[in-house]
Amino acid sequence: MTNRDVARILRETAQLLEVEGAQIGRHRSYERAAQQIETLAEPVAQLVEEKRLREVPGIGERMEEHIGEILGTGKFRTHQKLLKKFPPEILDMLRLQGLGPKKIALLWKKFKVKTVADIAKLARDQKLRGLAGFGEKTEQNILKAVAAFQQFAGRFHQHKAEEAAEKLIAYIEKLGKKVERVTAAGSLRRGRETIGDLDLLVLSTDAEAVSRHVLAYPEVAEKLARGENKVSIKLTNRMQVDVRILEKKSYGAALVYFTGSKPHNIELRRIAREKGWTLNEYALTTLKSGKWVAGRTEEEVYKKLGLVWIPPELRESAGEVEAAAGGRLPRLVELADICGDLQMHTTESDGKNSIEEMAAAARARGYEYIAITDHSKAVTVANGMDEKRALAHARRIRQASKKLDRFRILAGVEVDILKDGRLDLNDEVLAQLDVVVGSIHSYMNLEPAEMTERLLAAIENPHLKILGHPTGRLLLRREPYHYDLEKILSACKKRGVAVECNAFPDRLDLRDVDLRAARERGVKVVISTDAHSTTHLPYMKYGVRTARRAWLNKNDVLNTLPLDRFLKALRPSP
DNA sequence: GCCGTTTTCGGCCCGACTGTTTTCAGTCG
Repeated sequence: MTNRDVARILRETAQLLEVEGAQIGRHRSYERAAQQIETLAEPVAQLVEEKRLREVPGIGERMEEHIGEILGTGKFRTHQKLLKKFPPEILDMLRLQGLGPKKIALLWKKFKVKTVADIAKLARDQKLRGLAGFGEKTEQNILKAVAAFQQFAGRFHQHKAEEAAEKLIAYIEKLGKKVERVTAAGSLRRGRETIGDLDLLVLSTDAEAVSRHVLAYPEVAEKLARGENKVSIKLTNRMQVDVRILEKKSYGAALVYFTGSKPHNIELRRIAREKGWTLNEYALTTLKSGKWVAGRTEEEVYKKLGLVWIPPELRESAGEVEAAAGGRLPRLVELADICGDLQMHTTESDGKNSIEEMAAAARARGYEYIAITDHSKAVTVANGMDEKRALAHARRIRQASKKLDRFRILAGVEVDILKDGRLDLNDEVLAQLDVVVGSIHSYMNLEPAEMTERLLAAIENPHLKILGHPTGRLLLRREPYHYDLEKILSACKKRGVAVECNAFPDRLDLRDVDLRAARERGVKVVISTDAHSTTHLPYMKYGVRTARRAWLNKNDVLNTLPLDRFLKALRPSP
């Protein structure tokens, strides 16, 4: 059981308790425990073993028992009991924007709603408006929320998909010598922001043994299909996985085929046709006699087609085939190019670790510098800083920095962009900071024209250096803000403001296509994790992947520069 | 269910927004 698994059970328990109307605050204990465990730097099982679990704030005697039960049995009785009391889809219903535990509980009591679809039907039939706290507008909002839910249903955040894939790959590799190689293909390999289902390719001579082994995987909820060299399963987390077992001779062709994207493959097949060949998942062969041409490795397949190997992130039929033919593929930025991380939080606002802890963790990743950017006062829920605290915090950051050799902690802030575009801290304070990231956290539903003006006004503030998570979207949850991105990018270019490629896997903001547009306009980019804990620093890889999907090379990303050059490349202070 | 005392039980992040009400409950972050 990973920390995330334990946290998920505790979090679901918290949500169900809230719907049940349990004693006020009890659910918060579960929520807090879930949060803590999710961000632990070491396996919770290890803490249990070393009897250190109780040292974690928010975990007391009972919670320790509960966690022990989850780790020991994989289950939690309170959780199971609650799931029996309420339909399992109640957790989905809670994800509908605008519906919380109270309203869900009322709907359950009154109408015995079992599914999201039930709720949608009641709203459509205008059956809800008589209910206490419900009106016409509520019904409309519910219908909107249901539409958003359905649009996102069945997709997973990239890090969740990657975690599931790595776990299953490790399990398959346990078969030993029978398995030569296991690779995740599909949209996960391309680094798409959300993943529908997993495609795993297994190089093995014993397909029978592999598929039997896969079906015995403890997390299989359902067998969907089983053929000679393919087995499809649904995992307990509702993710679908297709495992394909292949021979050496086909591995490269299969990797190309199953990595996709579909339009990319179509382009490749067209080229093969022009050359008198045909390309499928087994090989590149001649059309006439079916003679084998290539297929062992991806490089071999691409080469025969007159192309250099194309990085998976680019395989979206967005000009990459043409570029590969002309030898004009970019040299994409890599994780190893990153020298620093420019947005992160500490216990001063809503982060989990201290300045020193964040710095130590960043250093261990091989960085040269970071910026500590805690929230400003408008974000009250995150304990944002006012002017006085921001300055005191900056002093502490600089003191901490002085104690470190060959590593710099930059004093920064994630300052709120207020409704009218003003920044949430005064200029005198902002002028004293090294890195000012400006972000929106309120009034997210302004009319596009007003939102555009707001952002333009923020960019005009000479202290703003980086525009943080520029569109505010939350993947699978919230749509981006509506505004004129073109205008904002032009203004950023004009004023030397960098746009953020926020690497947090729920955000990935700017998204790939917009980031590419930014690059084409010559706008500077930084890739930052927005870490709220040392455990979030590794999310950098998702940001880099997104940047690669945007065709960014090292020179396009400011935080690939060593410290002195990075500081010079940022918007100059007035 | 946790925590910190007021040491044995009361409070639990809290302010803003929305849509419902007609003074506020529920939701969100």
